[in-house]
Amino acid sequence: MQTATTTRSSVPRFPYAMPIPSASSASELSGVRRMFAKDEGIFGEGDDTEYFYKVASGLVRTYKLLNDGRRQIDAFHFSGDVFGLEPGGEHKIAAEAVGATTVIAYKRSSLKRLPMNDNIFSDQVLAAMTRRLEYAQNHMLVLGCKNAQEKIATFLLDLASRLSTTDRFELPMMRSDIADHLGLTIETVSRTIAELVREGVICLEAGHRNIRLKDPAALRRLSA
Amino acid sequence: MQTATTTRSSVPRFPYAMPIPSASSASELSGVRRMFAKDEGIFGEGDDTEYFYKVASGLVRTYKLLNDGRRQIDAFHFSGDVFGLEPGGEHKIAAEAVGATTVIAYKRSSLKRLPMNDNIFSDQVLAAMTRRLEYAQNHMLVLGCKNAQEKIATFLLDLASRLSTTDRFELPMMRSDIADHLGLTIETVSRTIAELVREGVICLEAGHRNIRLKDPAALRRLSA
DNA sequence: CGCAAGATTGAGGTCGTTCAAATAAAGTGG
DNA sequence: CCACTTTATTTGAACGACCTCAATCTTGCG
Repeated sequence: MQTATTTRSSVPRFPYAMPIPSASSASELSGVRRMFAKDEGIFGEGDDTEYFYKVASGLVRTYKLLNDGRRQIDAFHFSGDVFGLEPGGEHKIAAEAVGATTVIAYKRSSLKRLPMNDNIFSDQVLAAMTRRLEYAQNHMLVLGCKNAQEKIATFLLDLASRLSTTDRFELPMMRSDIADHLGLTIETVSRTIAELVREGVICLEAGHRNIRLKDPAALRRLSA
Repeated sequence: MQTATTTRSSVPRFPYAMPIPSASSASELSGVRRMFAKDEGIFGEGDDTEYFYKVASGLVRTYKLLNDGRRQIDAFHFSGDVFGLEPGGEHKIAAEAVGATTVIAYKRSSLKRLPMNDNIFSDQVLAAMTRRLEYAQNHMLVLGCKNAQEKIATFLLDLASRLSTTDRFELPMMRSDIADHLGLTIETVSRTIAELVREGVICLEAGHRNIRLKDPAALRRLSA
């Protein structure tokens, strides 16, 4: 594993965005649009859970930090994903925009007021939580059992499916985000990607962010 | 990480316990008591999610396997814990009794029939799922960021709090379970515990399962 | 164009794994 | 209750995957 002095991560900079002026009582259910710049904090560990969010555009990372700055990104949230819905009064996890991002903020209290049978919305929320748990369980398998190559292969396949491209896409986050998500260092991420390129499984084209899955079947095999 | 040929884990043996004869329609909500022997499977990956469970006594582990047999135990479930409640039609995770264990099996369908405002029970279930997610998020931090000593220290503290003992308790699972939970090998678990003993932070007394936390504060410091 | 941030590459070190063997504990059957 | 077997745990020595540190290269942007 790694110490705080490693290249592994950089402690992000807050100040968060300003609180929402005040959602009009009529729009509690519809939510309020908010925009965030690259690396801007959406909420931090310990912030109160007044709002939860849905990604409208862009990408969000949620993460936890150790005292010495080591960071674990538990998930990336793409367009349509719900995040920040937690039971306690405080967020146990922090959220930041990976790039320029728009989210819809919903008042958490609005959930309770929903007639429970009118569950178009609450179902969506429950499903989102459920997906989170499933993802988390799967990711524990990745973190606990897989080696660097398997981790990267798994990650690339997951990205491809989430971006619904069969073979060509742009990595929406930098190496350090990938590293902190997979429990690796940026150097290992870089080297492992290079290795996959050398093995002819993927291509890097035009910058270091554009990936082409040359042989998805092989990648699937490598993902264990 | 490790390969399938390692000491890391043993693929558990199924056959599961027999299906419940048929819950009387009157007792759908109250659940049916079932007993399992050590290492007996409660449900497997792919089994249908007709029932979910609450631990009445004993200990349950839920886990995922890779094709080659590597195992990740995502959680241990103690008395009172709810497990096996998943949204899809199939379990994405398997469950086994760690030692002799009694559980209460509830029909999943019974949840839907509950008047949603009568949420004494459904709240409990939601709270259980929530706790699972929080635990998972925390555990990803452990798996992705912490070194062996920090992992073991974290684990021992968690166990102590779950068993609600301040300082003395019996490990209810074997080394390989701990290893597969923390993403380590049994040798590393053993060595790291030995190291903590040498440092005077904990004691092993009478067998290899009885732990005494000699210096909980130090342990907390070591857990990062 | 020139700078700053991100990504790659190289050399060396370390922590945890691997393989192997010894020890301890827990059953088992007489 | 004791020899005997089996299973769990510990311990040692050597290896290897990934990390660390440092330098170089690439890319995007003012």
